[in-house]
Amino acid sequence: MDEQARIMQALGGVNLAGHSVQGGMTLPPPHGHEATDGDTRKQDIGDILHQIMTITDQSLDEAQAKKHGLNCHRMKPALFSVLCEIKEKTGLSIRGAQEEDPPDPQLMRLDNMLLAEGVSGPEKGGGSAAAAAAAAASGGAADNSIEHSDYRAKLTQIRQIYHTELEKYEQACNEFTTHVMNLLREQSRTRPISPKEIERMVGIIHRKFSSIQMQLKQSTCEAVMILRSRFLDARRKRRNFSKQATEILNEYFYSHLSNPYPSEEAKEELAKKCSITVSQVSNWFGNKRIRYKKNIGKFQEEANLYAAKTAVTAAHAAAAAVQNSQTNSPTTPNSGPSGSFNLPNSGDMFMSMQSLNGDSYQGAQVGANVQSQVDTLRHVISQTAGYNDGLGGNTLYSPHGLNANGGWQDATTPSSVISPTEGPGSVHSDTSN
DNA sequence: TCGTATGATTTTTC
DNA sequence: GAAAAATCATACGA
Repeated sequence: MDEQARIMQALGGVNLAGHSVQGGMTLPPPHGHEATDGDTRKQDIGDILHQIMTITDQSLDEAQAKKHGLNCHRMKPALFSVLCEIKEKTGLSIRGAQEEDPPDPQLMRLDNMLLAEGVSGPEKGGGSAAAAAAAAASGGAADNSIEHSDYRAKLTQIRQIYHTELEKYEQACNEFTTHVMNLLREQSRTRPISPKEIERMVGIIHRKFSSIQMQLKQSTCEAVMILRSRFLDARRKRRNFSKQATEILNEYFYSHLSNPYPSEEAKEELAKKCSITVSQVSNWFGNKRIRYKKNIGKFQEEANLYAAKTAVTAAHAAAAAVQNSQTNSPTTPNSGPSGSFNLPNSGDMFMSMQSLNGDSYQGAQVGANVQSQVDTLRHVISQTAGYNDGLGGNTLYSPHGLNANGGWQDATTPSSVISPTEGPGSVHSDTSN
């Protein structure tokens, strides 16, 4: 017996011996002859299986004829269901090993990133969150609004492209799946196809498409990264601080020239006032100290200017304080809440002026300091007049804050540059150095 | 276009 | 770890 016969025997438990196979196209014997029903059925199955196994050896015409014969065979539905069952069982065993693979960590990373960047997920918020990060990183508020809107616009563009492509892929995936399912359904009329097999096929298609989707996500992530690096790389997109911010910082620097090391709280306060970050404040002071030290002469004019400004403000405040002390109780007049940092050029700021270090301008000090402030003012005004007349070389300021080694020390600071909030001997809380 | 100013980063120092 | 010093990269004005 040949291999085919043995297989058929094994499958159907049918002994084909003695059964005639005529010309490759053997129609089943007429029903209900001398053999019992069971025997006939066995023979039928054997016939069908034999035909199936030999169908590939025949020509197309022969095969077509055989196929027709098989389709018309009365045992076909029964055999069909058996084959379906066999397929299902083998399919299940194959699938058991393949399915339920854990989610791809790379895909998860990409998904998380796209969500964080505001590309996937809800339309609102994501992009603005990233833009806010950009704002903080590049340090400007209003100054960078153009860049941020640009950033947002580009991010929106990326988002749109991503979603369009994603939609296309999904559509293609669905179309292809439908097509394959239709094909399989079509084929299921001629060959046994179980629903699970269709399901498996759909799974394969989806996996293929999700790998394409992953590529799309990867490309999108790359695009977002490039965009971010372009917009957030502060070095590339360096923006000068606003004039007001620079003034505030300079004001503090020159009024604390004896020790220009703002405390953390002071930095925070300055950062808030200047609409920049604390680290930007630190950078600014670091740069300022080093550049000032390197070229004191160059900064002298600037120092004078700020000293004059400070003194004028101080005088205003002092005058107001005097008036206040006369009209009010002798206790601390108008001592504002601790920690507030008033702009030196903001009107009557001195009424509640405090140093950024938290040294509040106590009412008790007012009387003692008023005269010196007024003197300072007189001095500054006279000096500034000379400066304004273009008579350079005035010695309103000299760099007493630096020691012989080039380091900052609590040296006696010229009256013109002493912070109005403190006397010459005052001690800062930010004497970190 | 070029020199200077300036904010940020990196390296060194303490 | 913070500040100093060096350096980079960009903005800006003449």
